[in-house]
Amino acid sequence: MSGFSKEDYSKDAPTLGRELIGCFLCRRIDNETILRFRITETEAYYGEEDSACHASKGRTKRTETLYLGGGHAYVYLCYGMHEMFNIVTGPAEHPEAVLIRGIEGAAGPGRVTKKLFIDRSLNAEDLTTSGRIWVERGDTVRKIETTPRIGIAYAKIRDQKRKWRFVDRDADLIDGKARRPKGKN
DNA sequence: AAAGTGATCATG
DNA sequence: ATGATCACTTTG
Repeated sequence: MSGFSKEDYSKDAPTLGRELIGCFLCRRIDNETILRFRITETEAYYGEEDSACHASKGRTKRTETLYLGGGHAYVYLCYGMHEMFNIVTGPAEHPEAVLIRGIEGAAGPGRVTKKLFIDRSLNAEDLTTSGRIWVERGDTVRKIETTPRIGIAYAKIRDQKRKWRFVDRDADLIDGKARRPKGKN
């Protein structure tokens, strides 16, 4: 198997956000079932200096897992109903993470977790040793589009402008719907 | 366009 | 204790 190692996860979030496109997010449901989906969209959140990052206001009960170091899962509830799945990256004590926003067959971070049965019980899980959730390497050659991140109007303009969202341009159809309705490439 | 939903964090 | 805010999704 080609699971991601501690060393892989020690890279910074923007780097890993890009590398994770095309890799496989894997989830063991029970003894007979492993779900395995290609990652199509990610976003990077980088440290207390990034005003879009949850850790921008420092250590709190929620952001504690962001300080655990690369390779841990960071799962939290958004808008009272959507579980968000992130992969912590970088060295311990430096809070960075990559949000998984899309997998094949599910566009949107809330749909990703629903499809893979991910919830907060997986928060702080170690992806390098877990039998419940992990990442495997995928195809290397991919066209990757980079854009600003979504839903961070509260952040400083400087950080809103960072192109830390990564999208697999070959994954055009998600749930039968075109993701680029304007049709411009 | 706007509701729906509840944890979280800052304020008192 | 209270209130604002929110890495979203669905429905009209």
